[in-house]
Amino acid sequence: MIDLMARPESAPILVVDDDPKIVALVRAYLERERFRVVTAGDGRAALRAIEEHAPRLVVLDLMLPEVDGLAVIRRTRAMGDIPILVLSARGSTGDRIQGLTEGADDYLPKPFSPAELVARVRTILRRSERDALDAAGEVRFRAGDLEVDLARHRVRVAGREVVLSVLELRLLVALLAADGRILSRDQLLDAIHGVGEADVTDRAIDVYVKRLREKLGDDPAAPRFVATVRGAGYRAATTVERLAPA
Amino acid sequence: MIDLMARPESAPILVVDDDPKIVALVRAYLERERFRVVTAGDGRAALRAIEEHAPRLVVLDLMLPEVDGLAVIRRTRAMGDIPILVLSARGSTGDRIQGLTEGADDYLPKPFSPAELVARVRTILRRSERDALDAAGEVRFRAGDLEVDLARHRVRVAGREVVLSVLELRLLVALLAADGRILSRDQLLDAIHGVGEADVTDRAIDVYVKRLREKLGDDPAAPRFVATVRGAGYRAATTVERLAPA
DNA sequence: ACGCCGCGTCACGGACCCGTCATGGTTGTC
DNA sequence: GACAACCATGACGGGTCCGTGACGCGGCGT
Repeated sequence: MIDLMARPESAPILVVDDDPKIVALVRAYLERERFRVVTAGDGRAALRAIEEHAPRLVVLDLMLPEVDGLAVIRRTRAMGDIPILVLSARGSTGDRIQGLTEGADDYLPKPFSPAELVARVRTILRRSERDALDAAGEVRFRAGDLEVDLARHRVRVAGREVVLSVLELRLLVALLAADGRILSRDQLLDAIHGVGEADVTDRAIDVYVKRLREKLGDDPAAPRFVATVRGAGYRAATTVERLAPA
Repeated sequence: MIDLMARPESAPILVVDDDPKIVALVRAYLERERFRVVTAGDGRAALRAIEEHAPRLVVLDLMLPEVDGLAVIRRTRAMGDIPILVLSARGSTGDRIQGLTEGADDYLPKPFSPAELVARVRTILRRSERDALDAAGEVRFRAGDLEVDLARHRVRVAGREVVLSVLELRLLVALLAADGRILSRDQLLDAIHGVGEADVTDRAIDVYVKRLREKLGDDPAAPRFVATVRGAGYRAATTVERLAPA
């Protein structure tokens, strides 16, 4: 699904644990599922990583040196809508309660299975991204003479109304929300169909882009809206302006 | 009974929880979205705050000292149409059932993510404000050469009087009130029959729409009033103007 | 009691959309 | 300049979704 909150599909998942084995393990599981992953070994590094990478999800061990896990939760929350999955050594319910009331999104006791971890991650991402869409239903964009109103499913180019299919609109919004950042075909597939929901060749994106450009009256050679980045993906060609709710 | 019109956009959201951390958390989330927020730490304070501030929404933890959460719900209900969002520690379904049957508008189990909370708040506010309008009955719209007066059950197209059935009129008003936003078939069913009252296939909406378009003289292929959004629902085709009560 | 009007279901036909493939052009590299 | 990789495009088949007509049911008024 589409995430409008300046937290594009390209954002990585941040894994925080002081045990390098755990970190490596989790990283392996997630990367096998084609998620990007960044890591931190203590709370201080975690906070730095959060600011630097703006992750789409934080997987966090509550037991941390330097800066306490709860502090990381609070700081993360303060930064925005980044969801948090708390890990914790054996089912110490104390941790669980504390973590959850402090604002974590979910809790996973160690030891956990790869499948479990990935399932939780998927669930959280889906939920948070659906909610982001819901909350941001009123979001509108302008990019050059292109105007997009997601809630109204309305797109205009130079004042002229253009009718897009649902997928075409999602593609467009994903690109605009990324604000010029490059999105890979896989990321766009996630954005369009939902995380991990796509049973589709990534070449399908090419076709979506073609149809979208067609309807917008865009020329691949001199793109006004959707620019191709050879070997990488696509991005918005013009600067994007986020408009206030109607 | 609180006068609906005396509860403008500027009215605050009241957050009630005995845990100061939760209160602070929720306040932070909501204020980041530019909502005004007032808070109360127990039921007694909550009741006072409701009378004093006439909030547009109450976010309420059911577990409260002094005065029980359910009591707060009842008193709030007695005061007027203030919507209530119930929070509750872990998915204790008991609370949920109790809260909802007692008259809460929605329920959010802890832990919740910021996006989730904000999404619910937005949804509830949208819904309640639409309902308030509806209840007042003093609703008139203009959309192109279409005029609708709900209170008088009167619809005119280009000056010519059109007779709609009750359901057709509700459908039309729902679409106009949404002001171009897409409404799913389920949402339209709720709007037409009342929330959860519909024991009906959502395809019935198609038929209502067909009959409505027929009477309005609308063409699905080039809609002037009711536009189809494939895979999503329906929406008002033209910009809608809300007229002052006659 | 009868007929009428409004409501809801169903099934059918068509339009639209989506995803794949093959082809040809473009870009970048060696 | 040749080659490989990558991308744009057109065509096509399958599938989904929507519009429509027909029918049945039930309430209401005559």
